[in-house]
Amino acid sequence: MPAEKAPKLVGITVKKSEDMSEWYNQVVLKSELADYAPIHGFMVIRPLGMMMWEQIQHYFDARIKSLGVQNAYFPLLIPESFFKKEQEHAEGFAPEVAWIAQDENAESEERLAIRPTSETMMYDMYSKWIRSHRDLPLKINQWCNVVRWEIKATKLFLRTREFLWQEGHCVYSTHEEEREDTLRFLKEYQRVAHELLAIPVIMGWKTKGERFAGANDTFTIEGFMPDGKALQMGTSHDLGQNFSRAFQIKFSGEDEKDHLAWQNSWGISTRLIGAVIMTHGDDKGLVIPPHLAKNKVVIVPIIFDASREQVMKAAAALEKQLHEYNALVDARDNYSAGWKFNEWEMKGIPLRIELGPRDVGNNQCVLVRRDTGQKKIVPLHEIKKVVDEELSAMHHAMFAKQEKWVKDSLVTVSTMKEFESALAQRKLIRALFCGQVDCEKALKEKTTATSRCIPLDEKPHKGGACIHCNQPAEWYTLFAKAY
RNA sequence: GGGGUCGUCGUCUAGCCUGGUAGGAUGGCAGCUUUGGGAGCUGUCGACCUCGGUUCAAAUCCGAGCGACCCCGCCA
Repeated sequence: MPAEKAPKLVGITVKKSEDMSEWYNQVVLKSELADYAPIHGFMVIRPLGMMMWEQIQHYFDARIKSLGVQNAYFPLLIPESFFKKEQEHAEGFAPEVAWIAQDENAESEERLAIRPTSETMMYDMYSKWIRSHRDLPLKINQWCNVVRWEIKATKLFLRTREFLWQEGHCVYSTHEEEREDTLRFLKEYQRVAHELLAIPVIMGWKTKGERFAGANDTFTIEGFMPDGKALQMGTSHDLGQNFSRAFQIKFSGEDEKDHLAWQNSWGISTRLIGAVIMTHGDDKGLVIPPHLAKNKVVIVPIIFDASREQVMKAAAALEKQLHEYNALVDARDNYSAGWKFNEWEMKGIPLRIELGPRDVGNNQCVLVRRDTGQKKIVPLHEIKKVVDEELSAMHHAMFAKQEKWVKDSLVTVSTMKEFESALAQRKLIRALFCGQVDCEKALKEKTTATSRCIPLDEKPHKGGACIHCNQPAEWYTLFAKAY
């Protein structure tokens, strides 16, 4: 094989635009975000992937605490009887619950499930804790793992049998308060997506057919991926009194009477990391959005024997100066500078600083942006200011690029023919829809598209007809193929 | 749940059809040397997914299992 044609085995060997599925797998594995665990459907999150999750945690945890939410921790196992208390919830989750096999020595006859979500365990406890309207609102969140026994299809970060998430579960004395917070937490999710992940998302509510099992309303942030598939990136559920009725979460009101409480629940998961990979990655690998990256800068010293000492000294000074960006110095002696460039690009570090003897002599360095590859010569005394500007510019450029992509992908259609043609072009489709479960099911069977949401900024459209069944339809609804 | 593709050093792969010493590249380690876009030399380490069957002999043929990937279905 001629040397110049030899595949670079260490890098990404397929183009994102040609085979996104294979590209995605390679990025996850080769950038060392995660690896397959020796159990089907399970993954190991490696340090770089965990760094991203921790960044999301740090950011979001501070936000919800400022909104009066406290963290707690509830058990991994849930008694079967708890599940059965809320019928819709039980039926909705039944197919994907993992049960613990009971041995002969089990103390109890009752089966135990590994939590697929913790409504039932948490609400059983809530029913004990809540007595008075003075106990409300109760706002509790937990960061944990859940298990949903997907039958077959799995994809690292996007669909695995176990994943990490946060689940917030709040209780209120009035529907108004509860509804207001349901939407507030949804907005916080949008904020995570926009500010941290640089991914534009559409806030909206789900049709009846796409609702969380046991909720009166489900709100979502939907992302639109580069392959034309939608990704649900977070949900916030208005549970009404469905669970408080099932679990008898009651409080004495100011009127001295008993009332059922109002509840919401909301969650985001490590799936967000999958969204970041797909949205921003390129043919060289991962691109970590600057606000999400912990190590925002890598310094690669260009080492020659004659100037080793001066260059390393300058690199150390730079590292110190860029401490708040957790700058790394790649001082490894066994790799060439070019090799390091490629590796850090694959791993998606937002900014790279090249520092060689020429630069040290001129009191400058070379700054390279991961998203554009643009190189810039920067005087050393200005580096901190320029790094700050470039990180900010990079974030905005990445967000704007995706925002344009979503905007350009959005197509409003009025006939099924247009619908199917837009779907074939992998567009995000906007159409009048009746919202009926049966109609949606039939539409899905015919086209494979699912309703994603009714955007919150849509206004009701009087006198419209459903694109599919022609029955009265008030709302423009978004459709796409989905992950 | 249905259909398909595939499991060989850490990674990519040759060998399988036609059974007979598992070869290469990349990588790891040691040393020298080099570092501004995946450098070079020398030495060295490292693999047939598991179980069973056929056979004098199995990476190769047969069966089962396990696992990965792709398409469809299912799925907050």
